[in-house]
Amino acid sequence: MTETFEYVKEITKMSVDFDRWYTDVVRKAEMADYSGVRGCMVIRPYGYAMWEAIQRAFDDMIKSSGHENWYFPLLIPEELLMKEAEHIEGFTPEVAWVTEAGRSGKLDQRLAIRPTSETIIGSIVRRYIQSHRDLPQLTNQWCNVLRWEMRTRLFLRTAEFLWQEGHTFHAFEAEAKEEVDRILEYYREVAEDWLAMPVLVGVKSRSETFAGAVYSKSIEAMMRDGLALQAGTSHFLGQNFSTAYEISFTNRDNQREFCWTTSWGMSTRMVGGLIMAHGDDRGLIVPPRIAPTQVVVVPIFRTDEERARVEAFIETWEKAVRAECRLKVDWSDNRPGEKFNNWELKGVPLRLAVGPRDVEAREVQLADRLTGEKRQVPCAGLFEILPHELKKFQNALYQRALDFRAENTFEVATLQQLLDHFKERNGFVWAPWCGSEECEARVKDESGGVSIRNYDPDEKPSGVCLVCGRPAEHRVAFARAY
RNA sequence: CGGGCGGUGGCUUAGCCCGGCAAAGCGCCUGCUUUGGGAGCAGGAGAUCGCGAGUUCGAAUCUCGCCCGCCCGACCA
Repeated sequence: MTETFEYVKEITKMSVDFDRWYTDVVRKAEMADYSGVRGCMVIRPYGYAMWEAIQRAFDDMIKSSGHENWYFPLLIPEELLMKEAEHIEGFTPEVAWVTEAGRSGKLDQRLAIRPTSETIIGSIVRRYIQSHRDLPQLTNQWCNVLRWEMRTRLFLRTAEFLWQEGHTFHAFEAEAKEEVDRILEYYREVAEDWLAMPVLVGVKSRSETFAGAVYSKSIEAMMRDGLALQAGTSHFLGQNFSTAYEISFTNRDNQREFCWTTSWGMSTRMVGGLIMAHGDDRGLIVPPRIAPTQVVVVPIFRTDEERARVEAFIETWEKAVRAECRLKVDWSDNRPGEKFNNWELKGVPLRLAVGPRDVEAREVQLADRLTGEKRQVPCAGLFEILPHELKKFQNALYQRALDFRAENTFEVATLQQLLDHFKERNGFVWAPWCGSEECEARVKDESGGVSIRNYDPDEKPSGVCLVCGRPAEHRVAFARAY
């Protein structure tokens, strides 16, 4: 891996310009592209396949806990959107409106293109809730949403993006809060166990809370430039929406009560996260559990006769391996070296090179995308070796990300120390905080954008606030964020 | 949404200042030769110069408007 520079063409090196590296990788690895409409991207098959893998993982989790998928309308009447004051105040700046349509022209009431669906889902699901026996309602939908973003970036912040939004309705406050935590745990699992991307799990500060929520929780991952990425959020909405939208039920004592509701979302941004959490100067490194292709085979031959021998040899173990992992044999006309570079750019975890020498020895050359190591392995055990290697790869990738985060995590006691730190480098910086929005805002102002990512609400620190010196309420993680 | 920069075959760019036949490398197609880390030779195709107006005998080049992208700020998953 020392000859990195030589191998890679057309990708800006990470160390030279991380943002350009990211855009280069997304486009050269054929994950996504621009569309010509500002903020709207084309997700290409290789990128979409990763999103599908993420979808499958999370969908299985929520189905196992009783959630059901619905589909709700894209267009939301203005009147409906306007009912929850804080919510609409938070979202208005980025809502796009349909104001005319068809032959009839201008609409009597303009329609919002959903930026999120609390309002319409609440107004519809309320119909199906009369008694405490109808609760909880555990709804989810996979859909697209639109938010008129000022500054966009493929996967990380696009105007239109794909996500799931879960919306649940409960009879009891405690139950709704448990739901928020259950989903947050699912997000952690998706991030850590599937994407090999370690995350901080915690509560958002007031200023970063979802518009209309009582509190929000998030998972926050560290990218390889040391910036934080909020990769999933779960909100406790209290009775804010149920009172605004009159979502109520009759309890056991025959009294009318408002529901306790939650909402939670995870988007195609997750795909951007996996790119930035694992990539290197040669391109992507895709976690095996998400990888559309886990093992790529590059056949090597000179003559037609050699080609036939190599092909016959591959066929002797191909089927058994396919039953265990996602395998692709690259029979394209390119030369081997070109294939090596191409599949490394695409981040395929394992590569098998198979040439006449290997046929003779009944073995293959196994190369590891993460370490760059190559070694010969016998073909006989491939169907066992490869799944094992993929598991090892998944763990090693996670461990590497964990180590990277540890190397880039710091602790400070004062605002000055924090400012000094961020003048030099990025990363996560833990510090005690009194809980006031003033102190939080001051850090943000003086540092030029460093914000509180989240914190563990149960941890009680002993020190004093890094800004004001009053007793600290929480130990919080500061970072620059995407 | 403000400030700065950019858009020329599929990709990366030169040409623009100083208006006069649209160029190079890579990629692509055909053939031969090659194949264990992006090969070589020969031939070939491919461009409304982001879009629209204006100035001019003549615009990739000058002027204005718009669109898209990048960077810096403010705003946000």
